[in-house]
Amino acid sequence: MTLSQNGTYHHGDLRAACLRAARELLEEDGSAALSLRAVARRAGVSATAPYRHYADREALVSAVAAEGYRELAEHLSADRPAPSTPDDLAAVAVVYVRFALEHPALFRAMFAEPCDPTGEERVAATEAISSYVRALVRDAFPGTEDTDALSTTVWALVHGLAFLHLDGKLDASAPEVVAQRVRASVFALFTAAPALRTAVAAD
Amino acid sequence: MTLSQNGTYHHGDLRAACLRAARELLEEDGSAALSLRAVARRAGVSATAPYRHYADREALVSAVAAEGYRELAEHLSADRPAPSTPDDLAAVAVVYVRFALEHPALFRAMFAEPCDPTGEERVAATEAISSYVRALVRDAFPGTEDTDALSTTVWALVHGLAFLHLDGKLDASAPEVVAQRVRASVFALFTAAPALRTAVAAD
DNA sequence: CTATGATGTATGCACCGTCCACATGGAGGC
DNA sequence: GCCTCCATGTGGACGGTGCATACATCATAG
Repeated sequence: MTLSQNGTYHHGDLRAACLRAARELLEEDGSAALSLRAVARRAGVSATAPYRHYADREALVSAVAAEGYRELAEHLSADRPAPSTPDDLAAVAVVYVRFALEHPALFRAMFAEPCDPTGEERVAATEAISSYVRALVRDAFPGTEDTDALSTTVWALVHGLAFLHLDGKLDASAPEVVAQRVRASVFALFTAAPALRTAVAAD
Repeated sequence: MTLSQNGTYHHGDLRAACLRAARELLEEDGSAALSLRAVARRAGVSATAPYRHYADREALVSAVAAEGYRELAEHLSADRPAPSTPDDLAAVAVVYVRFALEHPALFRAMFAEPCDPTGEERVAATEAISSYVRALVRDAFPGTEDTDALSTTVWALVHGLAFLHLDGKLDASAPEVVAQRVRASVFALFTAAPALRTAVAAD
């Protein structure tokens, strides 16, 4: 009967300790290192103790992902509290991609897992990001008729940039190069082939 | 000494058999089901036999991913052999996203794995897609000065749309709804907030 | 016809997720 | 103040996994 870290049989706040340990393992050695047993070891607790707080491994990963969503949302809004210009939009996009590159395993856990939509904690956190983007787009594009569609476009663009960098499809060795590319891509939303506008408008 | 599937000690073409089995497992039960042992079982061979052809699990997954890249490239170019208009671009985008939704686990294996850039098979396959997009953008946007930057933007947008649908961030229950949203997003590249163009141009 | 190297087998180890029976001890009713 | 209940943690077991190692088979080159 090994005693828990703090010398008592009961840990005190194992739920939070697991979350923290999981997060650390993820950041240190990637998602492969994120095992329930490793989490338990790091929390100084028996292998099966975490099951009192998380139904299974996926539940724990999901909790970590939800935390990641919250942090991402914070980063975004912290950088530009009241974004309303195209430059703000580009800056927020840069923050989004940088977050992905600075927390690759966490970002993958947030998006690249099979992840059923039943995790209400995750759904709420996602909604926060989604609505932030929508508000940003509304302010930056006052004349747009379909804000939702454009928000989707913007989110997808930035999200895609994040993943392509993360997967090495785009060079991500120098942060400033990445930032510049992200800004250029966002601005390309407005400068792309003026000739085409008429072709589309005629549709 | 169990005999291999075809009754002989040596399998004949275990390399290809492993690839096929891996692909099947991936499509049937997702990436969690893709274990080397399961692959070996399906190929009717001992658990360690695949190691003669693949250094480790990751090497096998990487081979499957490379196959996925080739198939995706085929799908794209098969749908529009000589794409050159905005409509072609939108159609290709729809094919890209549909491929992701019809082969979710494969698509994830292609992009969502840690994946070092050292797999030359993968690099080549990626390059094929990348250059296809570049050519498409060049033809569809004859007046563009920086084709590479715009290609990046287009790929990122479409790729992001694929992932957001895959992760349930965008409703993907009805294929036609998805297709419509993808088309709208691509077209949004040209119709977004004309007023902003001047603001950016002044930069 | 034989030796050799490519291919497949058998075995074992460490680790994993998860189920189960059981131990502990803090909090609330008597 | 004591005692009981139950949330929380322990320990052991089972079947699965990736992978290293030693050995078996057999097609083919000399």
